[in-house]
Amino acid sequence: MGGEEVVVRRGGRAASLQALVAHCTEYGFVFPSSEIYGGFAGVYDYGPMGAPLKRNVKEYWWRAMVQLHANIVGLDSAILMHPKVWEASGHTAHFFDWFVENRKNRKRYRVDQVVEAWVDRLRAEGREGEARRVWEAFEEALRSGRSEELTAFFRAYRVEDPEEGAPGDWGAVRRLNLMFVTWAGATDEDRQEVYLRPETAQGIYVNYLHVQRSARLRVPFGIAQVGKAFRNELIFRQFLMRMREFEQMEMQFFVAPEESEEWFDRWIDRRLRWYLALGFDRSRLRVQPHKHLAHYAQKAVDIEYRFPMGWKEVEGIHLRTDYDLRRHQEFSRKKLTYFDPFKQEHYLPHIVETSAGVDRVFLAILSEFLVWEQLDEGSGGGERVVFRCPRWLAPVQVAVFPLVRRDGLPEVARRIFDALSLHFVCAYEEKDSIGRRYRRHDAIGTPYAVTVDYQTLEDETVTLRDRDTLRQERIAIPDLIVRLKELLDWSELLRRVRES
RNA sequence: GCGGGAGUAGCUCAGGGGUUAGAGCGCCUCCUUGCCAAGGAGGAGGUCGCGGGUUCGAUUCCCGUCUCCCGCUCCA
Repeated sequence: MGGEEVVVRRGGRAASLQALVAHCTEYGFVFPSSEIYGGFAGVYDYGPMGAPLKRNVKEYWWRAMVQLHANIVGLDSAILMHPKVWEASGHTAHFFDWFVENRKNRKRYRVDQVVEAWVDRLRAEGREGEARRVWEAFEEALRSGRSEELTAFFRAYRVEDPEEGAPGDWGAVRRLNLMFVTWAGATDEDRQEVYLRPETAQGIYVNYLHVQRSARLRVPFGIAQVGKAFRNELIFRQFLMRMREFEQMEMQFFVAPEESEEWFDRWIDRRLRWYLALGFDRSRLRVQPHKHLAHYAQKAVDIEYRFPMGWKEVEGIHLRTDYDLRRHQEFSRKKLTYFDPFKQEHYLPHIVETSAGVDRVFLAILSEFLVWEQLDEGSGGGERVVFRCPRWLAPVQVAVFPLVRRDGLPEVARRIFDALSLHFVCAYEEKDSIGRRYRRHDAIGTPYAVTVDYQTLEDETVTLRDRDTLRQERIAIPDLIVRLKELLDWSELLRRVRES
């Protein structure tokens, strides 16, 4: 990538986005979807290394949320839901954009932006009355929900193109729906439009009383869910950052209204700690308040990570108030209030939402921990690619190698593989030189390598190599499992998440 | 969506209107090899993104299309 600055991180050169994408394909982390047919924008497949890494990211999240909190429980709700859900949530009304094209310069704009720009300009010129009339007419057209009305407005009012400063030659106003639509019902008569969920949250809201009653929970409590969501975005850029099909890790925390702000702040801290516990550098994480609040939110922040292409959101934390429950209560005409046994009153809990993108976290982990490191002479010199993946999340945890491929070493190594693979995700390799095998596993992030050498035949010990330090310790075969369990145990990671 | 760049082997890329399209790395087989991408021999792998056009002949030129990258834009 021309002119990109070289970022040094963790004793090595950080990957550019391009290098990162290449590494992902080469080592089987991520492939573009349907590539033999020319690819399918905004969709990616996770390969032999990516699939386990992604699973481990979700596993870590689940443990940090559900396992670590007595008052947070899990849920796995369906992707398809009753269409009314999306009316109640506001998605049917808000989750689309109106676009208009100026045929003169072939530029496409979002209608609200064009009109806003023009009204601002009228105001700046002191034409307040005109500005107000335009805005009112626009709002009326918008309320109609019909593209014909909006098209007529653009033409009748000779709306100015913000870039040309002159009325545009406006084409028909078109609606771009950001939700995926499909049909339920096998015959034409039974057909009913249904949506692929654009967020997983609604599955939690509509189930919240079932969950609360069956798990006998009291406010404050949380419901956690990991699952796919779908959005028909306009453009896809930056690899895994914006996808048509993506996965979310969402936790909805139900609290008493007067405690909502306090919990909102508390969850920002906790969620930030989740990243820091993995070893993310604090300087590449930040909490950004939202400039524009969504229709449901009273307060909102993003946790952003500094990717090779700049600061990008990995997780959103929102104070959604009782908006969603109130709407569902209204649309379903079912009572959704919670009875608080301490206060002896019924109310709609307020909700603090933490919503992280699995794919974005995955990309952040690769960005943060994949480096090209210069080795000193003692380690053979030259450069190595090393994915300093947090060891609990590594796609392969232990690699087992015979030093050479003869003299009975492979047999011993294979026996060790058999024993270890009952406990850990292991790889066994005997081809190529030992150095090459180490490097191959450095590149996919395998934290530990066990090597069987000639001394093993004499005293039943092997070497245990650490990916990051390159150091080897001599260890008796019977002690291997205990030692590795100690090293790979999740409790250390989870303790870091919990500690304040 | 606009502007710019690019699609050639698994990866990174070179090439170029005219026989069998190349390199490095990787991959496979054999030999060699006592700890950090060693060496030798042999081998597999490409309808040059896809469709159409121009031409005696197109991977090369033209048009369209898809995908990727950069900038803008967009982003519940």
